[in-house]
Amino acid sequence: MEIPKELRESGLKATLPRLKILELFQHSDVRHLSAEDVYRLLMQEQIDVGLATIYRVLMQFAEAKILLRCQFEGERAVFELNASEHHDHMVCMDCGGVEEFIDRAIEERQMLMAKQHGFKLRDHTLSLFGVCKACTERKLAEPSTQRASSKLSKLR
Amino acid sequence: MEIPKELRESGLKATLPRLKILELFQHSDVRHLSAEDVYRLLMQEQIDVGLATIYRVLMQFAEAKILLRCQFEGERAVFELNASEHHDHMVCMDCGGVEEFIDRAIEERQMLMAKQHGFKLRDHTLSLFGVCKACTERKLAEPSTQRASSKLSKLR
DNA sequence: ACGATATTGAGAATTGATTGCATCCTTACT
DNA sequence: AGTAAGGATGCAATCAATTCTCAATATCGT
Repeated sequence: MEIPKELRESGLKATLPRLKILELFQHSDVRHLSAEDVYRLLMQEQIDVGLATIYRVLMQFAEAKILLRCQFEGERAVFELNASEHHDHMVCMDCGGVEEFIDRAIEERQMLMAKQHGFKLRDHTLSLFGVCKACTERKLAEPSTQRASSKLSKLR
Repeated sequence: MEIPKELRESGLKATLPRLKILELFQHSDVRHLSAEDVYRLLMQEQIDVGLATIYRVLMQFAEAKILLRCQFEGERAVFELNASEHHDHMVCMDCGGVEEFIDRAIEERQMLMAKQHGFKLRDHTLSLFGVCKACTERKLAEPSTQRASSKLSKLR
């Protein structure tokens, strides 16, 4: 059996929880998953992993740069595979979905701003909040339908 | 006695906790305060307000747009007076200090990005993480001094 | 000043996340 | 393959931040 290079390279032992969680992120069609999401999805596959282990593995994966942790305002933390290059997020306040985007111009302006303030930039997060295309269209079709998936709609 | 227009306009009754909390944000030299910060500061003034009340008032003020709530990654929520115009934040991973900045170019690119994705933009947050000028200079003077004020340094 | 209604305080409960510990498993080494 | 050593897991306990419950209290329009 092959040990995934992500685990080998980070010195983490190839245990069932780690293999399955990695697999989940690599094959799930939803890129952004919370610890609870992972727990639920593994349960559905009859893979019985404790929630504490999931939190531990997610943290280890984040430290090993296998995953990225992102936390949108008051929401619970979600993780995403660190495969693609850096990007920012658009979070739908209706369905909770997350889209990714990148804009060189914004990245450059950020560096300029930091420089102007004598601030040593190490990292940044940019999140746009609003309503995604799909939800806008859905609302036009059937008004008064609310997903109410998150705290976001209350806060903003 | 005058009732502050912020309270009158939002239909909130002028109670002692609300008056004192509003006053605190208007006069404190630190713009960004967490619920605990507010609690501690009021205690120092011998104003005995329950923590639960503080959380409630902060939430009401945020809903009334008197305050803005911001939460940087895994950190606790902080609030700031909604007096000045929109701005983004630079958060020091060393001392935990928060600076504000604004860049029209970034704002415009965000709107463009949203438009390109068919995303109805309602709000956004941009946070730069790094080391502020003061901390950089302090470190040069006396190396190996760490503030370790926040989870930020561990996460990033 | 009065009463309807909103607000408070204290503590309990919730939520998301972390930790301690006994047991189990992976891996390096024979 | 067998085995020892240290890492990893599961469970329950814990933690921190926030929210809720409810009886007591305060505010404001009349």
